[in-house]
Amino acid sequence: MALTFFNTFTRRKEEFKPIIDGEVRMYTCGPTVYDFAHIGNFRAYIFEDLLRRYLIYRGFKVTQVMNLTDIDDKTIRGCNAKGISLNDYTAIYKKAFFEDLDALKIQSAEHYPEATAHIKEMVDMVKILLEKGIAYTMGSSIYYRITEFPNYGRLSGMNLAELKTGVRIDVEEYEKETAADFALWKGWDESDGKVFWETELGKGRPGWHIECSAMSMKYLGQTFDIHTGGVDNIFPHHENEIAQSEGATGKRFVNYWMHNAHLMVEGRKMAKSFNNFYTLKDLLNRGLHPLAVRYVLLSTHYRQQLNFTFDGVKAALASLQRLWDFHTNITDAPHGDSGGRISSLVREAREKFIGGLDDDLNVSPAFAAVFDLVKGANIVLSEVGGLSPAEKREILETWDGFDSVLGVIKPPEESLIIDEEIERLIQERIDARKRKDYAESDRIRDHLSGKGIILEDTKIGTKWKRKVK
RNA sequence: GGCGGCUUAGCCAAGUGGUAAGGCAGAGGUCUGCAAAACCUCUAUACUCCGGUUCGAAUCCGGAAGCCGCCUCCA
Repeated sequence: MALTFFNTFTRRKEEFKPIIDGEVRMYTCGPTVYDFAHIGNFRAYIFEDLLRRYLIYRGFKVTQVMNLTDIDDKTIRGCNAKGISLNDYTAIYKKAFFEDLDALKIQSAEHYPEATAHIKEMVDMVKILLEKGIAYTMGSSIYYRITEFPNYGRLSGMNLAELKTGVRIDVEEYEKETAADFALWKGWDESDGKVFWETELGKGRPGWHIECSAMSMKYLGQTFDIHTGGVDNIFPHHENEIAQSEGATGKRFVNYWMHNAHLMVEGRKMAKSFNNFYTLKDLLNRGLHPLAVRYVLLSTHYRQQLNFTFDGVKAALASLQRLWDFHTNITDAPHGDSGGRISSLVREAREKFIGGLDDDLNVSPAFAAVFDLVKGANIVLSEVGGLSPAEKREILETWDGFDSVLGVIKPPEESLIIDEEIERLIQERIDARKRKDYAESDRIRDHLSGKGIILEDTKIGTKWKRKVK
């Protein structure tokens, strides 16, 4: 089967064909840095990470752009409320954002453009839209005239005439030609405080949508392969991006639009008023393992609404422990030979893994393939008693490949480090067991357990692992 | 009001016409000094409900209920 993605634009699964053979250029919606990102945001970033990693696994050269929205109503409000500069204000959240990406093992994109560093590109684009008569000036602001873009509403399936008007009436509404016209450039007013740019368009700041059009085209070209984001962005944000970009260039903007569903927390939509609103740090402060959080966010198909629960994270950690144990058990397996059984297991697992993910990133069959390999190889191991070096390599290389996509199935490195004191105690216990002094050996085992070290007496000797919370 | 999505075991979650993947939890067993890990066995006559199409439906069609989302700056 060929690699297939569900394209929001056509509302169906389509075979993925990049513009340039073997290369993918994609724009993935990033954070607005006005606050710490919450787990709903991270669901989107994890989905984008899975997409990126799988494309690489499939041999594509990926150029990914993730924007940092550091100029909008909320960042302006935030910095003015604190009485600090916009840059000082957003710097806090940019830094936190990258720390969180690290914790969740989200791979870095090639570019993280900041809106404030691309004012010129946005101004240039607005000028083109003005020249073409697609944009118009009203007061000190500039708006996009959507009646000039016949395809407006195509992505979201919105019919302009049917839009419920007056749902959220903006104060500036009255000065637009049509209620659905949106701002490309916002003239300065007092509420903006010190935040403004003096440009050919006047004193003010860009509208929200224009940054994504300007920055994506700067780094990826006028037409690129994939654009992603949360479902809430379909309308109006992505709809407006299409209108701006295609209005300016006259060319198709994006070939494949992909959107992730939202998540709920403990069965309810996540909202501050429900007291179920969590940043990643909130979760880590509760002692949750970051990789268990990653597993939970990763293991439900991206277009399926996900119900995030603390029980789910707990279950996820148990699953991960099994996968991590498998990795070390294979690494440490004694010598033996299955006579070809491993090769067929590995081949079947790979086929199932790829078959699942090729189908619009369906991770469930992919994880099933991983667990099938665990089960199958464990059976071989218990029946044959060992693996040949070639078999070990086969499994571990396949595992590395799977992990390059999933990013959770290898034991975290910090869990493989041990200090001398612990090492000494483990040796003392081994000696005690040799003397059949089980009272002493159990005492040491309990003591180590209290320190978070779990011991296992196996055929090839005593093994230890770090207890994960 | 308009548009869209979801409902599968205690929990999570695949499966979109041929008789229910996978994970977690639970019960019993093998192994072990005891454990742990691993393995074995068991755990949905059944997929929200009611109709219909079909030789055959969790899967298609119609209806109902519940939950969720978008409808101008929220992933």
